[in-house]
Amino acid sequence: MNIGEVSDKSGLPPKTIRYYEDIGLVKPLRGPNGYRSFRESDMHKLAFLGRSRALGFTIEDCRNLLALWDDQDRASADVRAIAREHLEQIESKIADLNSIRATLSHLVRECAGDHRPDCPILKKLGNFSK
Amino acid sequence: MNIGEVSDKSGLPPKTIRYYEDIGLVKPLRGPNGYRSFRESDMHKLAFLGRSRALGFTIEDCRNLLALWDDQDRASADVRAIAREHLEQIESKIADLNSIRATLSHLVRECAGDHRPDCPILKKLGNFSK
DNA sequence: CCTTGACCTTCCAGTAGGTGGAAGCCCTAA
DNA sequence: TTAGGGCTTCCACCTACTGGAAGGTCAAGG
Repeated sequence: MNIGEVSDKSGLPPKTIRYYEDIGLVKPLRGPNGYRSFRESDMHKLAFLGRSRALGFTIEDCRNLLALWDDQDRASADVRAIAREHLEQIESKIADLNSIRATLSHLVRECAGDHRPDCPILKKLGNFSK
Repeated sequence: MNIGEVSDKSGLPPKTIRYYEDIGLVKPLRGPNGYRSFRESDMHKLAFLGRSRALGFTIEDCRNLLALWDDQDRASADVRAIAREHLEQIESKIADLNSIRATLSHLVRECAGDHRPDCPILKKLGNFSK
């Protein structure tokens, strides 16, 4: 399989696939013309990477998950540890964003949003009237 | 005021303050020794930037907000437009993260997390059993 | 007067995870 | 044979900083 076909099937842009090869996540073969030649197993890895990245795992997490995926003797606890850690980070980020959203939506509601210069948003950001 | 004092008062690291000067957000004076010399107004700008960044506004948003802040004839509608756009992005990000969190917490609950290799998390990421 | 240490300066490089574009092969079909 | 599309590599750029090296400056203590 050439990179275009793999891109279509995996949903990853060719640039991203080349990048993943650069950083050692996949190791496709090469044809006599220098073209990358992807096996089924490469495809599966790339699809795995696409799904892991879509769940927000970092590249390093993906690398570890992929290694565990390849390891028939892995302990599921190792996988779960990575996922749980990630889940905690997601939850903490959601909390941060919720707090920002509360502040911001309050400010947007307060602001008249008309032609006049008086603006509670700027007041809040400047922390004194101006 | 030297950069250290401004850093203490604004809560921004010196590196960040220098960076903000590099990209033209603040323009402190210079003393005869080459040291940056910050006025009160620079301090206020930096504090403004700190709060805006803490609310997740991009640097470009901050630049625009700062310009509006400086403009006595601004229309509050312009400020609100920026804030509202940002709020929408925050909300969309929260929605994404909530969906990820749901998937992830489901998978973590499903996974036994013991010494055995069988793992629903990897199954899901690989999208076929292995 | 000299040293020490804290502070300041600039400049270069690196972070995450790609993306855009240029220059140049390769392959197929008309 | 020529046109097009796909493939290759390489280099630069993105956000918003951060780390570190090499070196100038300043105030205090001996």
